[in-house]
Amino acid sequence: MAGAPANPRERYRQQVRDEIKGHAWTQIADTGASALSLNAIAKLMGMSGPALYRYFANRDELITELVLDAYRDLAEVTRAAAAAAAPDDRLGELATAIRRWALANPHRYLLIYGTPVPGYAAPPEATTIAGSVMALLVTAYTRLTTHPTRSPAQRVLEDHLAGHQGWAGDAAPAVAHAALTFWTRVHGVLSLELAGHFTGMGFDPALLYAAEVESVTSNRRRP
Amino acid sequence: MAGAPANPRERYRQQVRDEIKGHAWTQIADTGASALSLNAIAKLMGMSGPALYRYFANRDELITELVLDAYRDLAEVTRAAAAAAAPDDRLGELATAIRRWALANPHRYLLIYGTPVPGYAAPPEATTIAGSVMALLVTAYTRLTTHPTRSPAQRVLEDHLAGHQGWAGDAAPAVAHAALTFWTRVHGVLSLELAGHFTGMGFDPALLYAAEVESVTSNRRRP
DNA sequence: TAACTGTAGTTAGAAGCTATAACCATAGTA
DNA sequence: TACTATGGTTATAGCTTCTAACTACAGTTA
Repeated sequence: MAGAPANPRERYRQQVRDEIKGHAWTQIADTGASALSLNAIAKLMGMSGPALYRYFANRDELITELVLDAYRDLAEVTRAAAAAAAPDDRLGELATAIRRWALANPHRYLLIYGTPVPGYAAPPEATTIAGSVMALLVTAYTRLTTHPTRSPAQRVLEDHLAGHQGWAGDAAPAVAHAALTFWTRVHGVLSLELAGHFTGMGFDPALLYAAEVESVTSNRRRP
Repeated sequence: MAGAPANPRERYRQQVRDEIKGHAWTQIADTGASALSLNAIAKLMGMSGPALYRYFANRDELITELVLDAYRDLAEVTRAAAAAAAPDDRLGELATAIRRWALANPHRYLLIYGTPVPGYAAPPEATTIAGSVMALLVTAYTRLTTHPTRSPAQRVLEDHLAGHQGWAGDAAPAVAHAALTFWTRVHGVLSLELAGHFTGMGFDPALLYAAEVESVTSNRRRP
């Protein structure tokens, strides 16, 4: 998970930290992040309560570590998907990779993009990693000219973006807009699906997702 | 908040319940729903711990009540917005009303649409109210014929919806699709904005919201 | 090889939480 | 005026996070 073990002491420490995280994930999976109990994890590992504080200063630090791991995992999955896809299919492949990951790791996804724990501030590294995912989208869109007929609100937004898109580098405002829209539409479907708001409605969320993804990848042509 | 006071006992009970809920909201606002403490609320009200259990059977019941109130509030706001708007502006007015409400009551919004509290199941009444909001969208769209050129994925989705849209009654599948999309796109922007994922990116979320709303209200014509 | 030191673990305990049990006083009612 | 249901109390069990003080040993160094 992390770099060189160096010392055997450090090596053991890493192993235990990873085992703790493992138990934390399985616990999050069925009790949810807010009910994560260090005590329970310790007992599962056959050691008693306060021992865990040798490895994580407090509950928040453990959660932060989990959040970072989730970010890293998502970033890696999207990076791999983008690298493996042909340039023309890249956006589609990204979309399916993201959905697959989200459905396979709902709690990871919600830990990242769900309701923020108040008082808890994501570490700067998290936003850095999140930025790398956005960068992937931006470059994927940069390979396409995005020229649907621009509606009034689109024009306003993109004119505004021209001066406010540090995160998108020097990409065209239309590209920045497209990346943003990709993100929000994908998240709109995924988060509602993961939170269970579609259950009982009877339709297949996969099809809605596909339609949304199409809406944000079509109408675009290669230069 | 609720119906007739009837007896003075019942009246007092209602008042106390409402006061508890009030404290609960302010506590949620700065400590978050998962850290809601009945004990702390009791102390704030000058009475001691277990007294609250006369008014709410347990923590979950209080949260349920808050969720229901949030749903009711949102439903009322949207209903009023729909009623006040001219038929042609109805969707736009709904969109602005929803955003205004979400920004004014971020915790209410996230309590409803955010990460579900683990073990906690929303009461059936909640889904009923949520359904009434969807119904508003469906009828708003029903007044418009929705005929953009249908892309492949749209066709697949709408053919599927034709058999799986109990929640949309006998509306045309294209209408059901439009209502769903309105919901997911609006939520996509709002939830990311409320969760703070746009902070630091520098652009104005209102403009992105406007563009998304436009995307889902344009390309449609009156019959 | 022998002594040293830092680290992983222990138990004890403070402070907080939810929730139940048993009890008391009183407000509203008959 | 007497009764009863209800709102409040304290005590307590069992859970949580987290600190303090102590022990034992692993790895390192002289």
